[in-house]
Amino acid sequence: MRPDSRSMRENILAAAVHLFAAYGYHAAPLRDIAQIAGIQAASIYHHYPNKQALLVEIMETHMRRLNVSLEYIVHSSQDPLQRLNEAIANHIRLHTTYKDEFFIVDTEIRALEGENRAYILSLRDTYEALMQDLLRDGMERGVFRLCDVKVASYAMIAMCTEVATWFRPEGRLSVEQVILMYRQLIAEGLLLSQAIEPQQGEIAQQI
Amino acid sequence: MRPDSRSMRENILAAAVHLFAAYGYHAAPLRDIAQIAGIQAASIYHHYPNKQALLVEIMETHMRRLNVSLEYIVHSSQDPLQRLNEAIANHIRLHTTYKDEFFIVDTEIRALEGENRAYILSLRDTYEALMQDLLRDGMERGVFRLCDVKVASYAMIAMCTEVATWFRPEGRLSVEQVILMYRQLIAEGLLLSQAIEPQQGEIAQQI
DNA sequence: GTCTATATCGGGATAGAC
DNA sequence: GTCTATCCCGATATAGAC
Repeated sequence: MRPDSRSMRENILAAAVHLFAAYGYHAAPLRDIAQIAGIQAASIYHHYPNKQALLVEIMETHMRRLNVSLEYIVHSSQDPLQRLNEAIANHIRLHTTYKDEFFIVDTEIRALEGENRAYILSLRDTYEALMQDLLRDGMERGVFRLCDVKVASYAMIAMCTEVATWFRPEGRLSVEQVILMYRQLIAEGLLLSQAIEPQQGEIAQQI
Repeated sequence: MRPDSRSMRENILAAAVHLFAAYGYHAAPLRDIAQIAGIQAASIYHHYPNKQALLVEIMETHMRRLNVSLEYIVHSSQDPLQRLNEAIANHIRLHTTYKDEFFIVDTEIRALEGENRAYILSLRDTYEALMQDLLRDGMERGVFRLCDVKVASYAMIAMCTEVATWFRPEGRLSVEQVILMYRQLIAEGLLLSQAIEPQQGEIAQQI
């Protein structure tokens, strides 16, 4: 999408995304955002009431995007492992596609003023709850190991989110390769199964 | 440690840690830091050359702490799994003990000016390299599954680091409980292995 | 819808007394 | 080593013309 094929409102938001991600919300001057969008700082106020509104719109849009996609995945499959794999892929795809946007979501919660913070946090809570339902269901159906659902969801979300901080589209690995690696790490862990194999003796004894 | 049992220099740094973590580096006024430390803003300049120096000292101190402790662990054990477990425990213990400090390290890299950024990033690179050596060694010795060392280290570090954002000392789980959970997640993953599925009794023991 | 001009404020940093 | 007073700048936001 070329700059002039978007509305000025979208241009401004895109510039804000770029600068908030690069310098942080407080360190990104409205003048610089305006410059990238090709207008004067004062003109921003025709499209947005204030700087904070830019931040809220970025966060809201992308947290909703995340929630909608995860809801779809949960509804479109019944198999716990398939759901998990789709959830991982979806999380990583969105976080690499909207790298800057999710980096802002991840690092600028503190910059949200008043009610905005509670609102965005509620969207994040919704996402975590969906993921926790997915994990709990898989445990109850004997597909996942029994473990603390909250902790497992935090760990999984954290590692997948962080991909956005190091992933480069021109880099050594494609998004799909990264997804496969994370699926395996999350499902099977680091340990070579042989290393757990000594336990098979115990199994044989039990059986 | 009571405030008046520390030097003013330490008081100022502690106040900076508190406010940088709560509001972010740019949003934390030097005047507020001074107020918590019990002096006037101008007096800070007797102890530190500028605001940036506070940030650099916080980050440097704690990245060095992390590196020194991981180096010790790597040297004090030869067993890959034991090394991994110690590294996980060390990372989580430091990140929960110095919660605010590591939260700052994790979110304010962008606020570092000039050479400071490269310097702190080099300390972080050292830590990642140590962790990657640990993982690579474990793979070569057939204890860990063969997988991308960099990706595995990023994933592991990210999930352990993020504990600092949700952990509460008065919360439901103790640090040592969290460490056990993360060790298991990292080593074995979420999936209940079919091979060890019959071990219902043993799984119940682990919880 | 965008501009120029400007109000207003808060922040980091400095000067110099004590 | 800490204070008061102040400089100076950059930032958000507003007013009003075009």
